[in-house]
Amino acid sequence: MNEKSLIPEKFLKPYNPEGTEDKIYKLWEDAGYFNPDKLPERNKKGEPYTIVLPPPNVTGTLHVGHAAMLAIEDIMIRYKRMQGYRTLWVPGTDHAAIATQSKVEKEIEKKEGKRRHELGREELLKRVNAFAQESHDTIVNQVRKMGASIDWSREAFTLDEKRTLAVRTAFKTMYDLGLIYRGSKVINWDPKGQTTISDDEIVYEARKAKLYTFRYSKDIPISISTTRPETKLGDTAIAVHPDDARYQQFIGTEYDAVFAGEAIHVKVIADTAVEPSFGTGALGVTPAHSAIDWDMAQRHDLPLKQVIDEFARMTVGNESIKGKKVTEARTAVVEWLKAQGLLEKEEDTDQNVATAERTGGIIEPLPKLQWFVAVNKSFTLAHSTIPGIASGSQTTLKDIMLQSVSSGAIKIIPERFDRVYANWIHNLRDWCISRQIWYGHRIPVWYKSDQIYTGIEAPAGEGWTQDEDTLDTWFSSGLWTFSTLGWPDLNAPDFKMYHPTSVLETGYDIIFFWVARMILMTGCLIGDVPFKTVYLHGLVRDAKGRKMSKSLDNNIDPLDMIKKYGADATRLSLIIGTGPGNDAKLSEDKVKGYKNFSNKIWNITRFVLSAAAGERFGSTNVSPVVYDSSFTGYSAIETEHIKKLNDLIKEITAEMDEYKFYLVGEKIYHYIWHEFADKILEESKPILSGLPAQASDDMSARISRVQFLLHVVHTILKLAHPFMPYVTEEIWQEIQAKKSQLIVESWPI
RNA sequence: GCGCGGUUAGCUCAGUUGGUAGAGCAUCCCCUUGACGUGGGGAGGGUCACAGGUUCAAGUCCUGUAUCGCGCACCA
Repeated sequence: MNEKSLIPEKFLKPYNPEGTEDKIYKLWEDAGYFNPDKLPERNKKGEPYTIVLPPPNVTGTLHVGHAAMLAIEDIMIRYKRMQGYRTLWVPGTDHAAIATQSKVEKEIEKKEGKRRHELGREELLKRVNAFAQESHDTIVNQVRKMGASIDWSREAFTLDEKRTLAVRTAFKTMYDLGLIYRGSKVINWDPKGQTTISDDEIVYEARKAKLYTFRYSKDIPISISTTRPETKLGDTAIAVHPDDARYQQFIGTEYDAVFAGEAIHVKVIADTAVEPSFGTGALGVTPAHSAIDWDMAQRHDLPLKQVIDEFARMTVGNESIKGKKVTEARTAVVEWLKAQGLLEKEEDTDQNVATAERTGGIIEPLPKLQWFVAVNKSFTLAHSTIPGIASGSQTTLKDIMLQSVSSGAIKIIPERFDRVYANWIHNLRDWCISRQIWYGHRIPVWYKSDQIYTGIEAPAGEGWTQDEDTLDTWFSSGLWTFSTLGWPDLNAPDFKMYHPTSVLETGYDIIFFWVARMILMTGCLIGDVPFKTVYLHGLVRDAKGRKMSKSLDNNIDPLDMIKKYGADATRLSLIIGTGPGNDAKLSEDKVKGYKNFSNKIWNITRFVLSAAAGERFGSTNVSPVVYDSSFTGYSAIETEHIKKLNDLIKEITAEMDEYKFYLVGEKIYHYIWHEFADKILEESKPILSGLPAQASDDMSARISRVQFLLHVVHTILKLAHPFMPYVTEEIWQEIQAKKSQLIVESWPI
């Protein structure tokens, strides 16, 4: 290369992502191509193709899993955009109620030593909102850095004004259908977070525990076993299996005793839920502190007796028990049993302790008045396009959830998650949606003496007070595919054009939390499915296959990777070698490898441009060759190469349609490096320089070769663009003399 | 307890409807002063977890086993 080179100077140095990416992103944004309303005519006339971004929680920063999600969705969107679809990708963030509030609370407690009730609702919300705003800004910046071609003009937040209207409308509609109800039952109470949580927000931890076998008193002839003796102060029955010969004679008998300072009255009942082979085959029934026992109490009309409060402290018992934490009370009850000579056995056992996902608090089942979504209740679905559920027919939310997938209206990738999904629904119980926290959508219900009002706005008149509780964050994210598109206005242009969405791309770990809830909400409120395809990605783990975590200090920050190796390399490293539904391993070396690849494309371009500029034509003085897409004078071998490339295009187009991005990425890599660079460019050198092996003056052979190389470069830039948008666009801008943008070029066929 | 997934080269993983085992990285050897400090060529390395079965033919289909991981339920 010399100073008279005709090729752009930037190609004389290695590809520099840092100096390129922001500039290119701005180029796309200024052209407006992220917004479907500003796409070229070809796209505007095309079929809509919609993805809503799974809104990241405003709890801090994005991790490498988010980066993988963004890479996959951007590949889908860019591919479809190039194919001429009217593509819309909607960005947004999730307020993540408990997660966000508990994070801010922890910080305040650490820094100022204050608890939320000392601050009050208003002040706490002020702090949480400030934190959420900060997180939001960080997240938006990260999404942009990844190269996401997402429509910022349609950005949404699960707690903004429009989404609030959607949430209230949904609540009111479901309330009127009888699907949302207020009821008293045993729920999962998190004493640490001071709120209820749903069944899905529980994480079970395997621990060792003691199983105690004892009698309530010497006068009661039946022994029972439990790992939680302190709850036995609240027992109101002893349950045995109806066929258990050992206990037949006692069924129906009632006993009184004073147990650890508390007078109890128990009745012996027969219930098939009892497993005769466990322990003594007799079970102490504690309706107030066990969901299973509560169900049993309903069947046998047993009284409810609460002995533990919201702070997991005993409310009854002798002086060494009352007022104590449950763990201390447990020891005290065991001591008492020993002293009374009632303890018969003490064995080690494995136990799964229920803990709250967000706070780590040990769940205490408590009876409480809460709001629920009834999943088994029959109702009339006025309008339905879900196959198998007719408009105006009777159905249940469970049916809607099952039918949407089993009918094939929603396709889950990989398919095996169909069964996981169905299995979960079969076990589903009513969804507890009220939370005793402050950050979130306040329940749109108002009370005045014994009147209840549900609506979008507060009722007219004096003296109404709104329900203190907020909604489960998944209630609002369940509406995400349509609350972002203008619903509840059924005539909103976006709603009409883009719903149902095309693909939901998300992690398999939130299939229950989110995917199932979206299907429930959409079926119930719109009578349709929220999306046609669900693409589930796996977890991104470290090079050794471990989960990334703070304690292991093995987190890979996507922003670091982008800074060091570029967004394109980061994206490829998260795509290649990772199939849907499978966990992926990531190491810095992998990212580095793909940075080399970005540079390889850069250098290929440099080589081809120097050839086109005539710089490789030996001493012959020729004018530069300009790419002519209608050129036909290819040699036999060039025609053969083009045929092979066209075969590759067919192959990878089919694989793109099957969501096999990991395969396509690898094939593009392989073709560019090991076919085009290693074979074709090497083979071109003697032709271009007119070495003795070639007819030394065959200018037409040289020109045809340059045309051929330019053709391949144009094609591979298009193919690689969805995967590596920055470097491909940067090169495109040079070789096309800034006449067009690759982002809206046609996908080759 | 019910269910799902993995087990293929040193490592990470592909392997489409059954038809002679593949890629990247790593290792070793050689080459390379004009596209590429990130280059090229080549080599070694696999009883496809194990045992049966179906088939002309099995990494691929069937049955079972082992092992690792995951989900759900139970958890008195």
